[in-house]
This record gives sequence, C-alpha cells and structure tokens, in this order.
Amino acid sequence: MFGINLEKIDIEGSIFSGQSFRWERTENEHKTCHGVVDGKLLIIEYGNVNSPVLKSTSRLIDGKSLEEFARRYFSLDIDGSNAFPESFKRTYPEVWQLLQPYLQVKILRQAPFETLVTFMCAQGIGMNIIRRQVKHLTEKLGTRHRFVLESGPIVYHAFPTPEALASADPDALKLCTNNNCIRARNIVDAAAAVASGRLDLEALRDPEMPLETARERLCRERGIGLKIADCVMLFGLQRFSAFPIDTHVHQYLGAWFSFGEALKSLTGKTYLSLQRRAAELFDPELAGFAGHILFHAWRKEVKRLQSF
DNA sequence: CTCCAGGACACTT
DNA sequence: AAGTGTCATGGA
Repeated sequence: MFGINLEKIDIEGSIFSGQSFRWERTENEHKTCHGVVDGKLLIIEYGNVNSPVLKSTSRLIDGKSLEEFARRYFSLDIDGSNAFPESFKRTYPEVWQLLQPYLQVKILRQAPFETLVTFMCAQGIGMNIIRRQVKHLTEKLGTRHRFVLESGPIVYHAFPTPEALASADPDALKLCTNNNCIRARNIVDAAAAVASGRLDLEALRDPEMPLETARERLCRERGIGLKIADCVMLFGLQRFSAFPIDTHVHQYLGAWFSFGEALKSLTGKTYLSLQRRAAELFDPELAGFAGHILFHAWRKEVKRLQSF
C-alpha cells in the first residue's frame, strides 16, 4: 500500500470499458475502483479525497512497481492543460473557463485488443448497454480470477483473449452484443484477425507509422469505421493526437466552435473535414487528449448526462 | 409516444 | 455526392 495523489485524476472521466478497471460506488459515498490487469488485482479507494489509497494484491506488475505501473496506466505523465495553447484560451475564453474542472481527466493507456472490441460494442447505443455487453463478454469468455481481501473474496474476469473471442460461437456471442448479429460476427472476425497475426495491433503503436496509415489498417476490418479506429488509436495505442468524433464531439464542435460542417450529418467527408479543423485548435500532439476533456465537459455541463 | 444513445454499412435519389 | 434506412435496446 502506498499513497498516490488521486486528486490529480478525474477517475470518473476515463473509465469506459469498465473491465480493465471497474468503478463501483458503495453506500456512503465511498468510491472504489478495482479491476484485473495482467492477472493482478488493482484496487483504488478514495472515500476521502485527502487520503486516497492505491493497493494491489501484488507488489509487482510487469516487473514494474505498482506506482510505476499506475503512473503510466493513468497517464499521470501527461498534463491535459498542455493540450490547449494560448490562442485557444484567448479565442474561446468562456469554453476555457468551463473546462477548468475537467483538465484533470486522464486517458487510460488501455490494452489495444480490449479497446478494439469494447468500442466495436459501442455503435449507436447508450453507455449502459455498452457496459452490459462488455460485462457479458468478460464473464462468458474471460479468465476468472478470485481474490481474497479483508472484506471477503472477490471474483473478477479478465478481458477475453483474441483466441477466446475468435473461437466463440457468433450465435452465443449475440448475448454480448445486444442481440446484434452483424456486430457479433464482426467482433469474431476482428478477433480472428488479431489472433492469427493478420492484424498486428502492436505494430500500429510504432510512432514512425503515420496516424493515417494506422487508421487505414484498422478500417480494413468490417465494423471498424473512422471513429472506432480513432478511438482505438487514442485509448489503446497511446496515439494522443488521434481525435475521434462521435455524436457528442460532433455537437460541441458546432455549439462551441461554430463549425459549419457540424450542422450536417456525420458522413466520412464531414468527419475528416471537422477533424482537420479541430486539430488546428489544439496542440497537435495532444489533440485527442483535448477532445476527451471537451467530451466530458460537454456531456456533464451541457447535456447533463450522468456518464458513469 | 418519440427521440437519442461514444456508428457502420447498404441502399436510394 | 448526399441523404435515408437498418440494426437493437433502454432510458429520458
């Protein structure tokens, strides 16, 4: 057990798949996050924000200390406010003001395959259903882990391996994809591509490879369009310059920055056009980080959505 | 009841 | 080239 300053992390802001890490709210406003990473259980508690605690069943993960691991996993090395240049603050002072509570939002450096599959589950449906799908996926096909804590045993399921998903029966997988047969088949196919080595996700991390090239490779798979490919690059491949445009980004680009294209439906052409203009607003290296911060500010401050 | 949710794709004008 | 329908379900 050691101390790590979780005030610097907007924990609610980053968790999506809820499986590498899962957030749970217990009775008395005491929040706990725990999840399986590489077969090890990580727990973060912050009932009192002044004394948050990160602990694990194992001192070492991947040969690194837990603190080292967490620092990287939570992107503590990235300062999101650096994504916003002075020109942005001058031009959009009211937006900049609104963003202040969200500058600590961190993007998790999640596992590429998990990121790929979870975002394939997230097409045109709400967060609750997405979560449910991922939960079913892990419980049906993921390795089961049992940990004994002071409070009693906890059971967790790791995210399924590409092999496990590739050999899954698409009909059975329907339960994990909101009964959507097309999506189930696409996920099995993508998993097979990764398992066979035909789709080498690790290779797409290479900074030498242009963003465009990596995206093009991802989009070759059925069920992966521009948005999902950009999400995989941003959340799973640590490509912080990738700028995914979903329905919410589409909306705030129109409302906050008066992008005319935002009035039109989000076709491929509109998507690319919006993306080019958005990239000019931020530090190119951290455009995706900026987008994610804006995303949460938009959802909570404007749409009043209870995200997590 | 209608509308929209962290979309992608086929199909029609 | 640009718009519309389909897939699916739940919550507001």
